[in-house]
Amino acid sequence: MSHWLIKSEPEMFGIADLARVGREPWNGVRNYQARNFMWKDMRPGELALFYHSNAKPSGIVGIARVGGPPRPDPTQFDAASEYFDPKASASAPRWWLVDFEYVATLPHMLSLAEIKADPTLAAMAVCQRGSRLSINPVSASHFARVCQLGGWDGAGSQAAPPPLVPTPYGPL
DNA sequence: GCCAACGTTGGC
DNA sequence: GCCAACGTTGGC
Repeated sequence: MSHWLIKSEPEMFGIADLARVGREPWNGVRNYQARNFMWKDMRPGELALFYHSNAKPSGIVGIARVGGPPRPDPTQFDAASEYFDPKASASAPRWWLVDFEYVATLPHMLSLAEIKADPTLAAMAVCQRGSRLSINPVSASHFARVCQLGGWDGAGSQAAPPPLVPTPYGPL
């Protein structure tokens, strides 16, 4: 099981929005490294830290779960979308997404300052200077420490991940 | 609003 | 393939 961190601006789509809708396609990611994490590395059932960027304060606010296998981001085909990509086609999608499901809101959000102040978390990519990647892998120990400091003890009670479902787009 | 860091684009 | 220019991210 891998662990992840996903960033979102709360004014665009925050943890409260995920809690309200329950499940959200993570569209609009237009960075190849972040895409590759969703396309090739994430597995349904894996957990992600939900990070608010450009927020007051920025920090980790909740937990989400990978809700299914990757699929082409439909917004790349939509000429009316701000995420439209004229170089993408249905036969050769360029951008992929997974859905994320709401799991929890941390009882205590971890501000960036708190993350940096914790010796065991200071190495996390999200608090390195100039870190812009919107999806990051997170070590199991960092994940557990964030949950501990955030006052969330539900990691052990998560259901086992569902079996992988083949997609029409080839091996994951 | 400022600016550092980073990724992408495009000329050559 | 190099690299300068440009656009974007995101903390402060």
